[in-house]
Amino acid sequence: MPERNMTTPPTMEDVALAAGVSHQTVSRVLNNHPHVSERTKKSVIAAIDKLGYRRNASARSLATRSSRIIGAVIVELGQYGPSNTLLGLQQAALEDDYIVNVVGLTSPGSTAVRESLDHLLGHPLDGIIVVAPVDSALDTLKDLKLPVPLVIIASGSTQEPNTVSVDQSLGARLAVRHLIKEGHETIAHLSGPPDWIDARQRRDGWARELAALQSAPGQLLEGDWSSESGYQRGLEIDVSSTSAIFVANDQMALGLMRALHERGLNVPGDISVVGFDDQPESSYFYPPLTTVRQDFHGLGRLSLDLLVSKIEGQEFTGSTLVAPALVIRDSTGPRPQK
Amino acid sequence: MPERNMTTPPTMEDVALAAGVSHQTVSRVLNNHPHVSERTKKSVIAAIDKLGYRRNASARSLATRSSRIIGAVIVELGQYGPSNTLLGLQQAALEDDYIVNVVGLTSPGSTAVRESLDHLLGHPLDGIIVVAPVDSALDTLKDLKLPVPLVIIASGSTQEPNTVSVDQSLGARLAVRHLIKEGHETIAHLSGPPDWIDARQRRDGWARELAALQSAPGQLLEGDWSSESGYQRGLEIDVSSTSAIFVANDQMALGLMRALHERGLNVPGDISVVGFDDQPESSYFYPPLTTVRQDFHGLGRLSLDLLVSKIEGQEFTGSTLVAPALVIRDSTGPRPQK
DNA sequence: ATCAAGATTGTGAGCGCTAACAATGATTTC
DNA sequence: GAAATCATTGTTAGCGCTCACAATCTTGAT
Repeated sequence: MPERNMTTPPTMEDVALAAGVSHQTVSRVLNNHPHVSERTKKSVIAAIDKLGYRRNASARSLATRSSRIIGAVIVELGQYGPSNTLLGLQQAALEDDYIVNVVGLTSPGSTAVRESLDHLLGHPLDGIIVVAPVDSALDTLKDLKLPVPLVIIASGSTQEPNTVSVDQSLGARLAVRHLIKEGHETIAHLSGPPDWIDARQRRDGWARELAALQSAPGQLLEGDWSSESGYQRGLEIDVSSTSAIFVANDQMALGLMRALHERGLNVPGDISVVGFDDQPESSYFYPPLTTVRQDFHGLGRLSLDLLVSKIEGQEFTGSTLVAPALVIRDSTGPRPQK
Repeated sequence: MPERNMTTPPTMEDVALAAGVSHQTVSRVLNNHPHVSERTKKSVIAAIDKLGYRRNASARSLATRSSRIIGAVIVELGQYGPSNTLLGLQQAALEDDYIVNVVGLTSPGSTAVRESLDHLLGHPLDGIIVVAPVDSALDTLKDLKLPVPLVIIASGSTQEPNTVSVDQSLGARLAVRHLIKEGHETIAHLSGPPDWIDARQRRDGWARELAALQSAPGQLLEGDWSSESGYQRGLEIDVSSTSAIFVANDQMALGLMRALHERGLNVPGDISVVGFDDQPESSYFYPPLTTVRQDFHGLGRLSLDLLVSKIEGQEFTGSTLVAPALVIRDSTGPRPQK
């Protein structure tokens, strides 16, 4: 006959009883405290195994005032970049023995961010990471008083405190520089929505690099990140004066290239295309896409490292700006001679 | 001068003091209990606002034995399908006032699953959802005694209890049926790794539908889900006897089509291709890909609904099998006349 | 043998909340 | 006007853990 009521999981007291020690000794074993004799440690562990005991995390968290849970608000969680940022963040968290509570947002607006923070804060958390890709979200966060440390993943090159980001502007400049080197003179840009910080950063990088290289700015088109919008712009774009296009992400580049094909244009024979992101599929586009690789995984890790250092009250040394890299494939080539 | 030590957040007692009531009355207000007068309710709320009070989730969870947190183990979190499953799951969770604790796995093996469950169980959880795409993971879960309800997302058409899935076999049959209808006679299949349950289900669906339609089975090739492997198989495949290929996912189909292009073959002029998944990019592939759409989002929601009904001890009525749908685009066409 | 120092264990309180019960006051009913 | 009823509030006891402290038991040096 069972010694205890089995409707509820065993407690530390049950283990103590089974091992013939006090609950505190069980706690010491579990927390690897010094000054516990081998003999009692063994018997405690045996009792734990026998009862299938696990510490009650809520009780622990109440007593220690720490849950080892961090919250993450991820915009566009279903997309390649965000999901891989989350993955990197989560893996780094596991290494530090934290676990990640995630809220995905489909709209990046201010209210949505505020609401998800509210949801998150209804649960035990040691810190929060928020992806703030648009201005309104970023502004919301700036004047928000949170009871736990916060790290922002903002896609800018600004060195704000508590913020990590990929250097979008640098990525754009790398892309433009490459095209110039290939002899292109008029380089168009298909940008993302201008309220997205990274869209602006890429556009500005494009414009600035052109200016720096004494090259006249090309056409500026605007999409909404989707392949569909890339396709539409691809149907519209005036190719008479343009020999290269820098596109703000790979998905739009895909749509754009399909439109160009349909117009009977050859990439890169007639027109060169550079993307941004480097999704795994991009190297199998037709043609394989020259693009700017963002290390989303690394960005996620970085955000977590920064957050953990804040939680644990340490100084964070290290850059909070991740450098992207140009990946040259077959969608770019020398400027065609007309 | 402050009335209380500000190093620690205000407690229910602090609010009670400020509102001139007992802590229990504060609790009543917070939990919407009946029999609280409007007057005191107002003053309590005022005190809450003034102090910026939030309930301590750990204490609450300890007292109620419920955290309203559910754990999710997601394999290949960085991919389109899994990340959208997570998104659906998470959104449904929010509606039921749960929050999702996620662990992403890059390898789907048995040990990895066991380890992540262990991590998860070190935290307060009301239930767990696990993606078990390979046999070893599924087997591990079957004989595992967990302290909380479990729902498995397994990619089979098996009607196991506590399991939700997309009907992979049906999807494959839809694809094959379409190709047959277009007049194709020898239909090859590029499958995923055979230890993945959905890879096998798709392969079996392909074989069975061919058999059902009295058609001879075509070549069977094997990839690893990656575009690269699709590309390689595309370079190798014998096209003399094959006019259509059913590919087990869109990424491989992308690689395959690029290889076919490089071999000077036209899709669908010379050869038809059907994919599986329907990623957003697929309709902008060159050519737009005919494929089988899986409702990952819906799958995630379903898994959560099932889990919540188990947590709350209700009967779950409703199917646990999600039907996929064929999306016809331009990569398939009538069998070419030789 | 004796005592201090260290190792090992136990005791009590408290983390902040909810649940059960008790107590009070207001209102109704005969 | 007394008893019964109901609405409203307070009191007490946990939930299962960790922390600070106290108690005991070893040692080895004197």
